[in-house]
Formats: sequence, C-alpha cells, structure tokens
Amino acid sequence: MTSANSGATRAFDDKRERLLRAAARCFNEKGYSGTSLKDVAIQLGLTDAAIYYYIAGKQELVYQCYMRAADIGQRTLDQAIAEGGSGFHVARRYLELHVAAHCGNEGPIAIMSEIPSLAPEHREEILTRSRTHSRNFEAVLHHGIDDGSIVDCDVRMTGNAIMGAVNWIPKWFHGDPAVAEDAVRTFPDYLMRGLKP
Amino acid sequence: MTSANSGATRAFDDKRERLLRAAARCFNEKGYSGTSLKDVAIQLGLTDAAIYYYIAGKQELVYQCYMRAADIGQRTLDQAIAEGGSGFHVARRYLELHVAAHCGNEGPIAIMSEIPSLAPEHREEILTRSRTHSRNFEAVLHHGIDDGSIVDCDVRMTGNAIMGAVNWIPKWFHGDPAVAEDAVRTFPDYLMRGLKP
DNA sequence: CACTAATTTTAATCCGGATTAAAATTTTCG
DNA sequence: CGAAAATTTTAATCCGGATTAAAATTAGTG
Repeated sequence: MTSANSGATRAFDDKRERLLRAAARCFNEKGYSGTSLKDVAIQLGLTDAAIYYYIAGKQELVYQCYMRAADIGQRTLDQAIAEGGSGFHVARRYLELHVAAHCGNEGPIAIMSEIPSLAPEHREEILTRSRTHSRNFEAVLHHGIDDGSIVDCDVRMTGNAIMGAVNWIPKWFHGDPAVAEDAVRTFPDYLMRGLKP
Repeated sequence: MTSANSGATRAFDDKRERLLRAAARCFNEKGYSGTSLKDVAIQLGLTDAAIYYYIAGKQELVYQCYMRAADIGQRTLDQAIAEGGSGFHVARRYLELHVAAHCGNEGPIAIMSEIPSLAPEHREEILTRSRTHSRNFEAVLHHGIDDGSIVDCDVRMTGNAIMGAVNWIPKWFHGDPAVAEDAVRTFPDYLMRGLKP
C-alpha cells in the first residue's frame, strides 16, 4: 500500500497521527531546518527512511502538520459558535477550547512558520484556511460588538493580538501539566478582560 | 579588512545593518530554510558570495538578527522604565515603544524561530537575553500589582500572552503604513485594558 | 505451516545551497 | 594619475540531509 492510499488501516492511521505530532514537536522546538527526518523518526523508534512509508516527504510532512493545526483551530471555533451565546461568550469559549488544545492532550500543534516553503498548491490552501479562520474569529468579535457584549474596538488588530498570543503558546509550553493549568486558567481571562465594554 | 574586524568604517556598518534588515525580512516572510543567502543578497543588489564579506555565514547572520531583535526589545523596555511612573504606565509605554519599533522605521525585527539551530554559545546567549527580557517585563507587571495600578494576575502567563501578541506582529505586518497606525493605536490599548484593576 | 501483504532497514544516490578561493572591479587618497 | 585597500564577482568545491531502491524483517491469514 502506498501512503497516498485512502483505504488505510487503523494502525496505519494511528502511527501516522503519532508521526505528525512528533514532527510538530520537533518543528516547534528545533525549527524546520533544524529538524531532520531522522530526528522525527527517532521519536517513533524508526529509521529516517521509514517515514516515507507514511508520508511523501518533508514538505508533505509540514503540510500535514499545518493541516492538522488548521483543523484544530477550525474545530474549536466551530464548537464555540455552535454552543451559542453572546459574541463575548463565544470568543471566550473559543479561547478556552483552543488554549486547552494547545496545552492538553491534543499534543503539540505546529506553529505555521514555514508556509512559504510549501509547494504552491499546499501553500495556497493553508493560507486560505488561515485567513478564513482569522475572518471567522473577527466575525465573532463583530457580533459581540453588535450585541453589546464586547467593547467597540479595531476588530482586525484585536484579532491579531489575540491570535498572536495563542499561536505563540508552543514557544514556551513544553508539556508541563502545572503550566498547562496556569495557561488554561489565565489566558482566556486576560485576553477577554480587555474586551469588556 | 575582515568582517570580524572591529575597526569598521561607517559605510561598512551601514551596509551591514541593511544586510541584517534584509535578512530579518526574508527570515520572517520565507522562513529560515526557505531563504537562501542569494535571496538576501539580491535585496541588496549583491551576489550571494558577497555576503561573506560582512558576515561569517548563515548561522552568524541569524545570530546577528536575533541580537538586533534582543537589543531593540531591551532598549524599549529600558527606556520605558527610565521614563518612570506606575507599573501600569511603564508597561504601557513599553508596548507603545516596542510595537512602534516593529511597525516603524526600525525595519523588520526577526522572529526568533530558529534559536536551536544556532551554535551552542550563540544559542545560550540568545536564550539568556530572551529570558532576561521576559523576567524584566514580568518585574514591571509585579511593580504594577504592588503599586495598585495593575490587577492581581498570574504575571508569568500574562507576560507570555503579551509577548506572544507582540512577537507575532511580523507574521501579519508587512510594511503598510496604514496598518502600522492601526497597530500602534490598538495594541497597547487592548493589551493594557485587561490589566486594569 | 506456507504464503502474501505490511512494515522497516540498509545502503546507496542526489542535490541545492552554503562555503571557499582566487580573480576582477571599484574606491580611496597620496 | 597610480598604488593600496575595500568591495564584489566568478567559478569551483563541499556537504548534510532528503530521497530512492532493493533487501530484510515482521505480521496477518488461509
């Protein structure tokens, strides 16, 4: 079976998922150029060449990591929106979920630092998803302003600030559960405090 | 004259500074592995090999970019502290200065995404400076809490959030002056709002 | 057990971009 | 102008890590 095969077995998918997490951890901690496929492979008790059984190459690996990151961001925002409530409440819930995803059992989420080195199609796809996510979050802020739950503010810039704070998490969070608790408790609180009318 | 020579002329220093900015722009926009020395050289109308007249190599170039970033962070914080006032006021002033540095005429400031790929001595130096800067900012927040100008909060986490928001700026700011204005106006406001008692 | 598919390894190859050396050009300044 | 220093280029070399191919091992299945 080739790695592009969609009829993958359960064990295959599991290992592929573990591969993506290991890669995300490496990329976040050692940088893209700083991590060789060997580094990633070692974490799974494999040889570098074995990775090619699961993925087409290093670029593809980055792409998959970014897709996974995009999935998580989208899912947390969608869930927060689905749960309903005021704009403020939705934004806060999203932050809770997303910070928890970063610090919790979702394992490391890749920082999108190497989008430009992706293949053109992949690059466009990731960029589009990334922008869409930002626009969706900004829409939540807009709703909050309209329903009076969020102070009138520059939505684009405020969104940039919040996204930056969250996206930066992997830079200082390295798995310590005590720190995870602090983050989950503090981040949504602090970031939303500045949005109260 | 060798690039390690300290008795450098004015023109040499100027060009070296331009080199660092060009490199920071490339690294921020195309990632470390995504930018070749040729990319950087082209921005200065030079050939890739010419870069070695100003810098020992790619690692050294990254190191210098990071040192420059550290300098700017330190300088803005020092200035804010020197100007005095409550903890809240100092923190706010620091944010104004630092955001302005990111978006203004200081040119692009490198995001420290590739610290692990530095040479060990350089890596340690950058890490130390980076940690020191964080601790210094946290100290400002502590002062604010003590003097009653800042709400009681988890200083470490709040600092992480603020630093993340600021450090992420180069991800979305690409030189548009109108955007720069928005950022300078919005960022300190929003980020400090959450700290009011 | 024997046979086939799945998984991993070993052992090359390959290649882009960093680096170097020497030559050429430009600048400085008497 | 002309010599020495400064700057840049041209033309290799060099190398680490990605990638590939084929062989070996392991797991599943009748």
